[in-house]
Amino acid sequence: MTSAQSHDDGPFTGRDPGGILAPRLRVFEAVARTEHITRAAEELGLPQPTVSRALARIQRELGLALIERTGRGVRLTRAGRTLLPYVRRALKELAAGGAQLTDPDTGTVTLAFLPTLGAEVVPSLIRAFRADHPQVRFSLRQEVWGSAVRSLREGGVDLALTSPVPTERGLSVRVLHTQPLVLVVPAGHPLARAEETPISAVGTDQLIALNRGRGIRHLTDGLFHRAGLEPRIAFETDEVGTVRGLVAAGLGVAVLAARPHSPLPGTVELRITDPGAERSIGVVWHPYEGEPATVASFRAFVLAEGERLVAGGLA
Amino acid sequence: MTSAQSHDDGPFTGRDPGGILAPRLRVFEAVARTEHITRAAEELGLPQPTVSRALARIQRELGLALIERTGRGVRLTRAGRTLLPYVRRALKELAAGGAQLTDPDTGTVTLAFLPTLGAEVVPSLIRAFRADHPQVRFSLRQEVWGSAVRSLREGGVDLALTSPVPTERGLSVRVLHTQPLVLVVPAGHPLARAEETPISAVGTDQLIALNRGRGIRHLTDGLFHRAGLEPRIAFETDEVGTVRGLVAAGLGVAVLAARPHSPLPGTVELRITDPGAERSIGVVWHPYEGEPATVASFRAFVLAEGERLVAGGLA
DNA sequence: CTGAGGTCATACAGAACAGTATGCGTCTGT
DNA sequence: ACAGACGCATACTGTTCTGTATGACCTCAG
Repeated sequence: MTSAQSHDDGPFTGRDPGGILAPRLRVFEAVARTEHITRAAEELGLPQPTVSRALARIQRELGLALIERTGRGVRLTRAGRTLLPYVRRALKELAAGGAQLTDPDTGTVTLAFLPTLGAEVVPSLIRAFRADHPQVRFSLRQEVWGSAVRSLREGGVDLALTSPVPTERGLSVRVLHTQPLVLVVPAGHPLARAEETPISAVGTDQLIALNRGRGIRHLTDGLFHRAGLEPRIAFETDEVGTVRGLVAAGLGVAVLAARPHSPLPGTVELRITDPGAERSIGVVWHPYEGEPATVASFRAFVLAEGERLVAGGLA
Repeated sequence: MTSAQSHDDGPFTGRDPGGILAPRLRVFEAVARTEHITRAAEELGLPQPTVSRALARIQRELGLALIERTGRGVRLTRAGRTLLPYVRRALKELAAGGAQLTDPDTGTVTLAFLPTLGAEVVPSLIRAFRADHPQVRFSLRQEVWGSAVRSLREGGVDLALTSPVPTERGLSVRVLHTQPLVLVVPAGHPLARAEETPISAVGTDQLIALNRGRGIRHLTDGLFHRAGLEPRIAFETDEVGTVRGLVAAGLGVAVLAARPHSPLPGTVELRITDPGAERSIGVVWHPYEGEPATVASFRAFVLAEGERLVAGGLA
């Protein structure tokens, strides 16, 4: 690995991170390795006096002699020899950290996604992406709507597949798929023969809802609010399966996205006719200057392929 | 651990090595940890604008945004959050390296010593020293005279217990013990009844010698040379025990240091009367500015206690 | 032993950086 | 809603550092 690099400053991100984050370490390492100030300077792309002085400064500040002159060359002192492996390991860490950020093939992508998407959509996305980028690692976090948005804002995740797509300013979004919201009623319910219904038809039925923080709950609350209704919530739970079970048991009705393939036996799903009674699933990210290459690469892939995969996975 | 430190420059060695070797890393770490530029600056003992600009510079050079403004504070971006653990590990390495050099209790001392001293003297020295400094680690190298001196010059070892003490300029020495050289002859040898002898008495006897590079061989060669004689070397070996065995077997005579306690059965030892027929065992080191505290501490101990221990161990 | 070549350190001019003061945007309490 | 406080960024001046040229010292060959 020749690390000779000229010191141009373009806005490209591929430069040596150790040299930027810790220039003194790199100087010391080069001198220690070559035991030759002039050669080290050439390798670093710096004039020889700069290296000479930089080293003198380090030693003065540390109060330790790391190299010493020997004839017409230099040699590491014992102290320098002792320090060298630590410096090497430190530079190695920085190089690894830099690779995470700049190398589109070795980074890690942290992805938050809806519980619903964990079974099929996310595995398909990742499998397809890794076919081209096998070194990229993923940190996957199944998170509900509220916490996914918070994680995005706080920098906890790179990308979120969530629903509904948040409207906060500062977050970029792209809708990949839209599902109609349905009213889930037990088989014997008065509305069970209809195909669609306004939310107002719920009347005095008890509502079985997901806990706050879930996207569907957020949408449900908005739906009732816009209709001027106050939902009468009998149960709150975290599991969509539980909700359907409670509805089947005749304990109330629920607002959900249509169940893939068909409704749970013992339940009927009616499309809700109110405007905006839909659930948009989208990808959300927090845009900023100079984002890791890996993240940009994966996001581009999601934007290109996600629509198809999400629609297929939720069919 | 409060790391607030003023930026005085004294010649003392106890300063934070991470901050000296990699100031940018420390700035980034402090800002990342506090997510607050002003507080990070206070902690680092720097003015706030300095930290602000240093960070801006790092980001510009990396081409990556590591922090971003959020309201009236700052927050790490994903890239910053990704980089942080690497930077932390790098700083940890540097701190460990610095501790090796500046903390008299955690360093490592590399000690070269004569094979003769490995059985008793070196273990006693180290046991006694570690009673007061239990954290200090030792790297022990059994080396003969020639290579010990070379290691010292090249920075391979901190300290050498060797013999004879070298006279090279650039190396500091202190004699700890002096043993007379003896001529070892087989029991039936014409000289076996004498107590002492000049080296010239060897006459035409074959000599059994240690290999070149051994201190005793160096002394033996010198002894013959000063007497104007050419040694007639029949065997060369690396083991003092082998030399004595060959002498006992009547295959020649040898110049050695007196055997502890008593001569090997079947051999007789006669003190050599030539001037300078002695072997000085001493401690040797390569002095330089700003040596690791641990090394200085151990050497001081050796200088204080070594004379007694070496004399005792070779009695 | 002397001269030529090689290597690191120092001198001086110019660029980059640090320190002080201040501006601009944001949050909080009344 | 508005005043005050808070917090990061920028402007200006003095110091430090970088880069070019040169000096001092060592090594090696003849």
